Amino acid sequence: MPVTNKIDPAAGTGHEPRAAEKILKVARDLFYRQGIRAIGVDEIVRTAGVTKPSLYRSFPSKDELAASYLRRYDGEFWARFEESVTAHPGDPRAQIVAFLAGVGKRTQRPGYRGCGMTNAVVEYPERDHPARLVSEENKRELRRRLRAMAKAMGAGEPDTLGDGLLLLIEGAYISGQLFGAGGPARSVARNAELLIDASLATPGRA
Amino acid sequence: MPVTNKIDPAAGTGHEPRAAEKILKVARDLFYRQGIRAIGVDEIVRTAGVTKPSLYRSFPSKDELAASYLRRYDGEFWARFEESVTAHPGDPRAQIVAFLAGVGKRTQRPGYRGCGMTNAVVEYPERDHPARLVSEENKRELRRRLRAMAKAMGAGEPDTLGDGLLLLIEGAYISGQLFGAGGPARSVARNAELLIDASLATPGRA
DNA sequence: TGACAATGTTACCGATCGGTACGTATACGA
DNA sequence: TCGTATACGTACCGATCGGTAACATTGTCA
Repeated sequence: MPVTNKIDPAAGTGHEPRAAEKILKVARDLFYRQGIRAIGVDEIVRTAGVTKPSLYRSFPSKDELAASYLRRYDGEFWARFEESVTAHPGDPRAQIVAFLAGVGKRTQRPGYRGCGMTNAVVEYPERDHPARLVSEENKRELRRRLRAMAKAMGAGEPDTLGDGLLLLIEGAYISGQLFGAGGPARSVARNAELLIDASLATPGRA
Repeated sequence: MPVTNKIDPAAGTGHEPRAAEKILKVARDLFYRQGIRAIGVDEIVRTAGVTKPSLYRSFPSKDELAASYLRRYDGEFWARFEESVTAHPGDPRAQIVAFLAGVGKRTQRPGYRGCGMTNAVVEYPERDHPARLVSEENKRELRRRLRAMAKAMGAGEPDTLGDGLLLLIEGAYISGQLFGAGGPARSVARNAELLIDASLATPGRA
């Protein structure tokens, strides 16, 4: 059996190498808080208490390490999303509002740094960058789901509403790290409510 | 041929250096398209056809050059904003919708890279970074104006509406560079309309 | 013509960047 | 007990990072 999975260190063998996991954990922390470009591999290995060759045995490059960090981030994102969905079965409006309430709350926490995947897109405009690919896939799927939920709500223009909700979400990510507590992101759920109700009262157009 | 187009650099000296203007122009282009951290000073001076000492005679550091780039960006931003405002005197709703229509249109252009100031905030989370200070000031002022316009419209919750519009705007900046043409940013003006109308029909709360 | 300011030229700095060649320690099965 | 595979460390690579010293050249105006 192939002993080392270079991308996902936790896959395959029963006991995963300890170094890779430590590296990924530290990378997640530093990349998210300070940005991917701002953090060098030296700082990662130093903080993780490992050495550079250990990093490059588990990850083919810094870019791929960043992509691995974002894959983990993506998993955590969908876990939070599903939590709001399952909390309100059959009620897409409540599902979205619940999710947005959580987003709004997190944006008010000190040191909030937005969405790691959104930030990665800003940091890496190159279309084919590994980190960007992970982020784009996440956003495409989120857009798809929001539009589907808007349709299930019976919105007059479901695609418009779904996209509007996505705009509010992305706006909250950015405003949260820009303004800190007391910023516009605080009212993201309330604005979503207003937008949803307006869309439900509006007949189809276009 | 005395080029007296003085915006920012070397404001004291009466005589306008040509190198500084070339550098600032190139920096604007490269910083915006590829990100500030992604561009080195060597690439800037090479593209501008000047030398590194020329850069450091006009700008004390790369960080300050980035701040100068953003100050120019800030000026262009408010020029566009005022254009929408003066096009619809006394009609804040039309002013905002016009501005948002312009934003939505620009986000659909190929190679769109969002708002330079928003991107700088993502690239530099440090609270006291020169580039971030310029961006934060711009966003604070934008928030203030949007809230004032929401109040002038007679919204039930003017602060909520103003903040909601800011969320839509920031979301459009990000989605524009994330999805490209056909992305959610296309419908930013339409969603703003829906949100505004919903807010005008909603009495005060809180 | 002379003076001065702006720019260019060349060469350099220490630090850090992402990445690697190669030797060593340790655990395990035969 | 030995061989082997695996995980880790030491030391190093060339390139690039932001930034500077010292000096030559140019254009402008008095």
